[in-house]
Amino acid sequence: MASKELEVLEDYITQNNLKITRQRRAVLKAFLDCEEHVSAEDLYRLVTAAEPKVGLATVYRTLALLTQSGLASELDFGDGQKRYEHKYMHGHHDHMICTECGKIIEFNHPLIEKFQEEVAARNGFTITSHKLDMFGICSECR
Amino acid sequence: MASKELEVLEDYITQNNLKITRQRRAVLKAFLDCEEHVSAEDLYRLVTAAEPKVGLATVYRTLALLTQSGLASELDFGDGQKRYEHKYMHGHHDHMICTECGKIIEFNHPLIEKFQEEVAARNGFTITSHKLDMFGICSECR
DNA sequence: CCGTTAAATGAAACCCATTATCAATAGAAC
DNA sequence: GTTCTATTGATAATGGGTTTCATTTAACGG
Ligand SMILES: [Mn+2]
Ligand SMILES: [Mn+2]
Ligand SMILES: [Zn+2]
Ligand SMILES: [Zn+2]
Repeated sequence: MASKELEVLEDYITQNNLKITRQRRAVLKAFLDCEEHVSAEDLYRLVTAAEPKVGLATVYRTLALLTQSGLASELDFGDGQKRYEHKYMHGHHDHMICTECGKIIEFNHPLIEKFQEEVAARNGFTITSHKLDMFGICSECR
Repeated sequence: MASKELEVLEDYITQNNLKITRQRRAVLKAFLDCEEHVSAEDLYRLVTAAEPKVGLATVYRTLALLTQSGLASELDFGDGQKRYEHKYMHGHHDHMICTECGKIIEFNHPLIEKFQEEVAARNGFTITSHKLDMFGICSECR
């Protein structure tokens, strides 16, 4: 309940003359309770299970807020809807996506990261963000 | 005009009981003449400059055909529209995208590719495709 | 060359995730 | 409480992409 993440959101909110609301707390709670790569619609279902009157637009707006405040990162695996994952206290990682069952495996390969910087520098390019998505078949779907 | 690519398209078309049309030839020509990472709307403008009566839907349909026949690959840099590039006789590569001017730099780093396979194998994951996008600032926009 | 047949076309309607609008509601500060 | 504004939910709008459908046209045989 009184999570460190709620503090982060409250800080962001007060620093921007926004307001803490019942709905925003509900969306944050549902987001934090869910350890998956969740879509807005997914989260809408989770939120309305606890707070039936919350609107879908509010979920979208709160997800933007969570992203801006550094609590969530926005992901796009190219399937037509964005997904969100925890960002607070979570290091960078990339994703393997099983095209059979939808399972997502996270990984981080320091050398891949290093060589990315290397090839960028070689081209005079300054990286601000990157994403590496690998699609295929997971071990359970072979 | 009588390109190897036209042969590839004609082969695909005859093998699938489809038909070569004036519009398909026009879309293919515009696509081949353009060396950029082009959106459907971009290509529509290029095509209609030469063949004003071609419809946007036909451009979309022909792009699907080019993708299926191996002449084009579909790219998604997350900006809300798909882009297409030459695939025939073009090796795999990844992209750096300048968020300032839109410039796209292609690169291929064999070790990055190798470590991707490695980390996938370590997780029992079989890669069927992958994409690595690096966003940032190019040398001319620094 | 026709005639036949099925694929292709263009215009317009539709789809669907996401965003914008707006009148009503409710935090926050005094 | 009162006031001031941000927020909300319902709904409309947006925009890239796809589907529909009546009409056109490529392909094939005769
Ligand atoms: Mn993740
Ligand atoms: Mn490319
Ligand atoms: Zn799987
Ligand atoms: Zn640039």
